[in-house]
Amino acid sequence: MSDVHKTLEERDFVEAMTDTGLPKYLQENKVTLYAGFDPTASSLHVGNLLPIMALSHFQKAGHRVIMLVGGATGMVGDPSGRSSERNLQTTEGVHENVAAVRKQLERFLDFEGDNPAVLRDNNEWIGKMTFIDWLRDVGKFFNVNQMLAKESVKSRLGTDTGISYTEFSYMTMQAYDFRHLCEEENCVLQVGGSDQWGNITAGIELTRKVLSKQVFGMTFPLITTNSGEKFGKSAGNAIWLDPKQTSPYKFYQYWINTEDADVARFLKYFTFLPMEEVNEIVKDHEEAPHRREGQRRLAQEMTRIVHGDRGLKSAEQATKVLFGGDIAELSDAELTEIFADVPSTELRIADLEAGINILDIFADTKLSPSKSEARRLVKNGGANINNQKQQDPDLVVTKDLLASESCIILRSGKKNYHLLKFK
RNA sequence: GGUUGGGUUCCCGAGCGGUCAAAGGGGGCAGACUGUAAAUCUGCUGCUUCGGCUUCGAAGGUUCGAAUCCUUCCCCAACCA
Repeated sequence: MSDVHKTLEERDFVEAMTDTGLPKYLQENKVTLYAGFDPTASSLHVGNLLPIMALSHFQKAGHRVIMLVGGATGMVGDPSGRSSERNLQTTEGVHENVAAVRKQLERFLDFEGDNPAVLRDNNEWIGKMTFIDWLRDVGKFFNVNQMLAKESVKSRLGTDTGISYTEFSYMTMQAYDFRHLCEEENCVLQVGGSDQWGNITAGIELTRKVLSKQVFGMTFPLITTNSGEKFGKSAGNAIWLDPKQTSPYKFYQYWINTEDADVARFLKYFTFLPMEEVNEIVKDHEEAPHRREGQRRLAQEMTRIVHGDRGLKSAEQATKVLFGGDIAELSDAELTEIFADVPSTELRIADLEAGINILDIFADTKLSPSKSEARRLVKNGGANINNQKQQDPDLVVTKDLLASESCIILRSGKKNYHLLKFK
């Protein structure tokens, strides 16, 4: 049994523990632990990676890991870390999300071998309980005064929106999960983001009261970026783990754009590179930050972990072309492949033969919100066709500008591409 | 309920009868520089068939002409009861 606490500690995973005896306990016992993932969307996002990586470290250290999908809790909505009430998801929506999230989770841990991970759905046990069961078997152990004191509730009490009875009850469900897993799976540790502290401690108390067993909790820090940008968002859009929602290229780019000050931390969080190697990369990076070796390694490792070697390869190829500039010699097939996740529009070849004004093209493809904006863009030298700057607002685009058999590549600014296909 | 001050383009905020699509700042977009960074500098920042068109809380009115004046209404802030 290797010392997982030491591993997590040196990688800065540990924000808080419910008991100072936990590290020792982990060293001396093979424990079963769990982390929950609520199906709030059809895909996990990069923010979910921290607990996933932590679970992986636990598994590598020899502990037994349970991933819990919140098929039941997802129906209710966790108020933790939110300033306003969630909209309820539809039942079908939750079902779909559960299936999608399950599939994704399976990628990250080893479900075979002699220490397989376990994937459970709390709907298995909560779903079949009746309301009266719930009030009698679970509700009775909760003191409302204590519930009101939890941060997730307290922070909402003074607001206009308040908190619904539904979300207020969320913690009881999560607490029951812990109790249930303790009983059925001998699970003695729950881990999660720091916003889960209240829910985790609720579970520990419930387990103590009902099963008279001491169980533990550990939380991970809330990930922030050095500049205060919200982690896991790029221009307001979440970075999903589903390649259909965030392409490997975009995923790779997200990490490539990591700030210098965040490189070391993220390497520790999100890669399995041994600490010596991380330290070496960081040292090299600090000596020559302009080479951005740290970001490159981070992006490589992350993309490989989430999208596999094939995803990494396509991301790197696209990066090379999109930032290298030369697209003159590429074929239709190559262009389509490289610009796969770039927005594209299909137009009729007849329109191209007749000629289309450059402003119309930029406005129609939404690269510019209006023709006026398109005109400004062109005048400012921010409009490119096939990576060639075009500054004439009266330019008529014809077949002469085809980059390959049927494609024209538009670009506004440095990195906003749009692929035009003519049929 | 009363008094006063307000509601301006994405945000803050000037304008107080024509020269106003509306100062200035922020944000955003683009260009230069650079490391696909930060900082900095520069330009742009309602729409347009480039003739014009729509915008200054809402609706009416005065005027050749209104964001600017009048009336009513709706909101917001402060103070008073």
